[in-house]
Amino acid sequence: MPTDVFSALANPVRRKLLDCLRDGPRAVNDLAGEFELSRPAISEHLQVLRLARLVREEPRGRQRYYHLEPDPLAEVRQWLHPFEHYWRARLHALRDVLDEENP
Amino acid sequence: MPTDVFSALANPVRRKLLDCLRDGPRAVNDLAGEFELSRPAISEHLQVLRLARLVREEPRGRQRYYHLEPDPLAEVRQWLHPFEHYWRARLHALRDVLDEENP
DNA sequence: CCGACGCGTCGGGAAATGTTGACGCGTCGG
DNA sequence: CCGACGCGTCAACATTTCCCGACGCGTCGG
Repeated sequence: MPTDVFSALANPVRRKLLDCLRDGPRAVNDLAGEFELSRPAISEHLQVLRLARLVREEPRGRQRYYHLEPDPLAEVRQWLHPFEHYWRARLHALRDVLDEENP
Repeated sequence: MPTDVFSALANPVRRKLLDCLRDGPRAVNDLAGEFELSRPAISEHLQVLRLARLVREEPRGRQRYYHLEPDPLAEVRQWLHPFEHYWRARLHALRDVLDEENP
């Protein structure tokens, strides 16, 4: 069972789950309606997201509402940051070329 | 064999490989020296990165130098972007609390 | 109090992933 | 020309991931 953020994001179902939760907390059956998957499958994907601390669960009667908890995404952002310098340099190079061609 | 960027980044070895390539192109044996893994293992990790278009290979005599190709990381950045709004809101809330406590 | 509902978890099976040793191919040095 | 080197790829195996049906537990409605 993966517990780190990068592995949690490796699965498209889990990414879509996080997308769904951007608009506010939702219950499991509700979320499962968005996929062609069984409810246990969704439950286990949510458990992976919970272990990665990307979601939090709030029991409400017999339902459990899952909330987005985006803080751990900062780790991805931090890892990504040193690479931004590179494609920024590329964009500058591209701009210079364009400036040359269309002064 | 995973071919998308998110799956490519799910493995810590592959992330470290990309980190190593930030300082310039390097050959396979050179890269393998950074890990406690056999050279074939590194070769196949590099193949995953190649399929995700995160690296490019340049044959140089009997060695192959791998270059960083950070463009596909933009997809991760784009996916991440809508979530930044959330932790920005959190930071603002935190700032407001701090302002209240230390006016 | 009892059946229906919402959900987590477990057992198991299929598929993907990670790793290694062995092999083959092209390249360099003597 | 020939052995050593650097590398990719393959077969094989262990491990992990993914998915489902079945079960059990707590909660709600009548």
